[in-house]
Amino acid sequence: MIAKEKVPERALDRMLCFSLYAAHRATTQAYRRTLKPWGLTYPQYLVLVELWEREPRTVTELGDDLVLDSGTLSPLLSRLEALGFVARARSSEDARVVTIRLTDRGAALREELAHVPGEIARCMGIPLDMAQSLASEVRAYTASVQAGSASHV
Amino acid sequence: MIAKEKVPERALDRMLCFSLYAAHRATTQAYRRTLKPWGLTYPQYLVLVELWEREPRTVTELGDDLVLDSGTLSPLLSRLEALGFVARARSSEDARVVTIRLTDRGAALREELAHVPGEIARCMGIPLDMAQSLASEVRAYTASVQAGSASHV
DNA sequence: CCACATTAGATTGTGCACAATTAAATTGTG
DNA sequence: CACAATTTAATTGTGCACAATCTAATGTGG
Repeated sequence: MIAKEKVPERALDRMLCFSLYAAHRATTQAYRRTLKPWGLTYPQYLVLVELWEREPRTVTELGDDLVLDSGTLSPLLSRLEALGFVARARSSEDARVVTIRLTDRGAALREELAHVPGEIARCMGIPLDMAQSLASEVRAYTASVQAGSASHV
Repeated sequence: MIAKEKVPERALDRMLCFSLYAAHRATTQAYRRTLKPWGLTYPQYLVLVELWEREPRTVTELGDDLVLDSGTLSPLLSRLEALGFVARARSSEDARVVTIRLTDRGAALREELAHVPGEIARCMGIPLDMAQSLASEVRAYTASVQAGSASHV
């Protein structure tokens, strides 16, 4: 499955950035097919994962966790609202803040979509511990890039 | 820089998909800032990398290499054309085929952008061999996902 | 209390991704 | 040769990403 390789011949294959780019898109493909019956996209699914974990959340909190700004989240949340999975409400303490909650339908999705992680894992075709260690390496890389990008602005 | 981690607390951090998603976007950020003076985006830069490697290329060839379809490439190439970096021409042998060539300006960019890989590597803040081995692992993962996705359609 | 800066979210505009459709050219087959 | 199937790009439509801008609400110093 995961095997050692020699030095790649193609320029793109020598670029870590392209490996990540291609890996992300291949993964999104797997989610696309799995989530299609619910009319959900991969980023929408991630928002639901966040809300299943803890609720309610503000737009800013979701943005911090997913590293997305309101320009992405606002329309995404309004689509989730149109699908009937979340509800938006202005906070009563601070009218600037918008609170996101799951609807009953959205909460029920947690059980309905419980098979998704397993389905995706099967698509990946690699053992769980290997996926976790790769995730850990990639996460460390991301932290390094974010620090490196920030340092020489 | 790249360190061992314990089991993550956040749901998202336990998901390889999100690690890849975040890594890709962090990397794109680094390219965005580096390429900004030339008005280039990251996918546009990848197309130029391909053309610097071998020229001319057809739209289909570029699509095969970058795993992008004409819906993405057609407008992207027309923007590169508008920037004066590539030229499009219908093939004389087969009028369905569109041939992409670098303009003189586009070819000159190869030298002008020669610093980019180093700049990005500096942003990443990890040694070259580590980047290469991570790229290799990620590439193997992608191949596995693509196979896994294809198998149970 | 009143400018003034700050914050939260929405909006606008550009550029990918990608599914689905279309149009034109080519190929294969009878 | 005729004509259906295939191939190549382009186009259309939806949904992210993200920079930049805007509006409304809050906070703060004077």
